[in-house]
Amino acid sequence: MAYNFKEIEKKWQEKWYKEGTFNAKDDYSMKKWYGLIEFPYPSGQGLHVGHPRSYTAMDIIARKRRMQGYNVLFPIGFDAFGLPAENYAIKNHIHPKITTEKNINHFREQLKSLGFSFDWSREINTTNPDYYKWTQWIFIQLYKHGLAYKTTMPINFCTGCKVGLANEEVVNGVCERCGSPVIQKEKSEWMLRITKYAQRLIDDLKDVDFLDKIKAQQINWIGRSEGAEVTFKIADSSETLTVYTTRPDTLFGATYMVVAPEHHIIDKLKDKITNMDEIQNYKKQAALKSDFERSELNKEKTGCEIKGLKAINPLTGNEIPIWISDYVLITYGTGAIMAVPAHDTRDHEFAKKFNLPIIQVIKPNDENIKCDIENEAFTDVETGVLINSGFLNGLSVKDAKEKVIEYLENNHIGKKQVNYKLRDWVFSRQRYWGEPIPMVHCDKCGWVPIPEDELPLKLPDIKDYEPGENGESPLAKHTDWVNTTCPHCGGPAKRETDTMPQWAGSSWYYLRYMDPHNDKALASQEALKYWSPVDWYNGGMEHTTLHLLYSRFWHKFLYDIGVVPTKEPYQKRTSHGMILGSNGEKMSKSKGNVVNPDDVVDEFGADSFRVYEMFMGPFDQTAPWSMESIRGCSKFLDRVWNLQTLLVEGNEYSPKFEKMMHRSIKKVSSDIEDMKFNTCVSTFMSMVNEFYKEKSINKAEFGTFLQLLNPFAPHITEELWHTVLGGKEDLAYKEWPKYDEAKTIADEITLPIQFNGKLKATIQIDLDEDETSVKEKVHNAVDSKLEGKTVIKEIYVKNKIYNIVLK
RNA sequence: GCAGAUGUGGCGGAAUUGGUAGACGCACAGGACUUAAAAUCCUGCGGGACUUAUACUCCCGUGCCGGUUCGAUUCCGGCCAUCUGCACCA
Repeated sequence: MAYNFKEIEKKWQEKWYKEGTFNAKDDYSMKKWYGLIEFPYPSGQGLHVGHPRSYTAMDIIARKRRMQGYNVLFPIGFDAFGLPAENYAIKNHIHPKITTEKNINHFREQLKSLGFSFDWSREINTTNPDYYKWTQWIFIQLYKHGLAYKTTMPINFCTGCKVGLANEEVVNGVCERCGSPVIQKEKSEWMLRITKYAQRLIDDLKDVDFLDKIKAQQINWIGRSEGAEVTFKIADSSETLTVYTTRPDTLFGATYMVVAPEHHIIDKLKDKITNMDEIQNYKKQAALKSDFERSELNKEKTGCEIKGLKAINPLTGNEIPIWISDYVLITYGTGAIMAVPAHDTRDHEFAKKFNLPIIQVIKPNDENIKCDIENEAFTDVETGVLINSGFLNGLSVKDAKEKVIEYLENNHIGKKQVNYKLRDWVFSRQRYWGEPIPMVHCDKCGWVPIPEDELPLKLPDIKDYEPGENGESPLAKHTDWVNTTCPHCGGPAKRETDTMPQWAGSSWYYLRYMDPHNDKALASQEALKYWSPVDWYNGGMEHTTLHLLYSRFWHKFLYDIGVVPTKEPYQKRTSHGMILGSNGEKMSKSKGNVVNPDDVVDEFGADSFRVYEMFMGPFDQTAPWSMESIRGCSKFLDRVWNLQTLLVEGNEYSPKFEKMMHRSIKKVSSDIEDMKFNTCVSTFMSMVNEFYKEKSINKAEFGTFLQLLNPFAPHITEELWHTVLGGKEDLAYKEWPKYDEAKTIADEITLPIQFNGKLKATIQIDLDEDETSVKEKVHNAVDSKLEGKTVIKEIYVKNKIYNIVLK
């Protein structure tokens, strides 16, 4: 008999969300647990089957924590600013506010239909002025502390969205959102000085419990390197050229220099340069290429010598040529390098192509190590010894680095320097559907933040959402909004028309959940102290270098100015694997392999859906969707429902199930903590199989079973608990079952007997049975097979295995 | 190129302080129930050899090659393949 999931699930959902069963308590004397999922962007397509994988996982942990007596905060909200709503508005002339609201309503219904134990009383929405008031407030604080600044710089510009992008948003040279090519464009942009926090963003990872791969990716992205800055004089000129190098030890081998095509030295010394036409031509060609094309063409190096200029190697005093080439990036280091072709692969390639001198300054300390400078750069720093290097000769690479830096510093021609790949965060978007940047430009006073008591600066209602011709914000056309007075001097001034990127609202949302209706502060100090930090945050790997880094940065800033009580926002971070289509490819409309969660819930119910998403495979790995497999989970829940037909009296575990019950509690309890949800589900299935095999289950066994299953399948278990077992309290708040370690251990063991490590037989022995007795049993069992063979030795690992070594 | 991950039946996967490989589920096959089908329940299910057949027994088997060990999916060395992220970062 199948149970009526439609009726049962609806009944419980209505009760839960009406009564606020899962809402966090205001009792700050309780021990707390704060679980967080990445709030969704409410797209027009509705919920993706990928969302519930993460949500179900955290819901299971949240539900378990409630049963363990924690005051649980498990909130939900919507990250609703962003391009799709705006692009939809451009196409269909419907205000993004309207589509966003509609989409949120749809999402809310979908999320509720899955029975997540969210605290809906704390729902937030980043597009709500009551919310973005505080996003703007944080921006103003950043500005006041010198961490927000406006600058003109070449930015990644998406030719499709007509908008500047952060490096993080450019994927393979195309826009992460729309896939259009990205080009370099000079633009005046608001920037956030995330680089100031680079070192702390690395260092503080040691205090948090993030998956190693997440830490590795963040560290890699920040890209710290240690080296030195060295200043080269330019011959017959007062100008100098400063380079950054991680290999100052190879300075004697620097035989030429290379600067980026955009380097200012070219303009400064243009009078001395004799081949300016050629240089201009090269510059022009480099500018036409996007970063992507520049790196795609990395097989063949291009370049052009700057004739008329020579640099002087500060250690050898030799004059060396200066080249420009686009393999040197203006955005990293100083935009100029010293080239040591003998010991750098790229320099070697370049030197070979343009026939530049190669001087070896390091040789391997072991003759067996291959080193052929003419054909390949020697880059092994571990085994290198300095040669041809004056006062550095004979030193190891490590010692030579130290000594040369000391020399540079003493002679004021260089210094130790740490560099990061991390760039400052481009924070402006020339779009409509985002938080207005609360700044005013006055010809007299420059940039002035609007007074905090005027926040929120509301996004004006407009009808034409298209960006302007030059990629200007649509807001720029609305002069009555743009024109204002300067908060500082009262004179005429203009508002900033750029808006914030989508990452703004999501950089601090976890704080707002702690106190979502506060109109005096982003959250009260009491709430922040009690709920911080987020105990467990699960989300996608794709957000590791974007959202996760940005929000850590904002949090650290807020910590520095005394707004939040912890250094880090998230104590623990895990990630889930993607759900693929049944053909093993990423789900997409064009491939026709998209599964709509509504259809699944309609056909199988929320509990089956949840159980299947947890059963489909290891939580952190990708897994293909299978409609056949979900049927198996649905069948399992039918069998759970029909356990009531096997119900017998008994308020304690019966002897035949006692061991299984204790073991299952132990396994499920620890597997949930390890996010091994798939093996939890197979444990449940095995338990049910046992009950059917014995055709019996008593009240104690059924109660425990339902409780273990409740976080996974909350509706059916709550229903059975109340209607069949007559439970009074909600299962959701009943104390999590305990197990007795002693009762998980078998008193009888099936002992495998091996010959040379290969299984030959098994025997039954008692736990901790005397070895001589075991040996006797073993020989009774296998002596017939030992005839004609020589026993060399016998190994007995207590209670584990008996191996006989034969010749 | 660099970093990380993964590789086990027809399929999703399980098993690690080294100790019975394939739990659990799907698919498939057979049986029970049914007028019949669906649903449900029961049984079987890595490959091969021996055997009329069953049982028994034996051999092979966790990407490939080698090592350590009484014993390796698990540890070590070397490859191969796939996926993800980064990519001329000086």
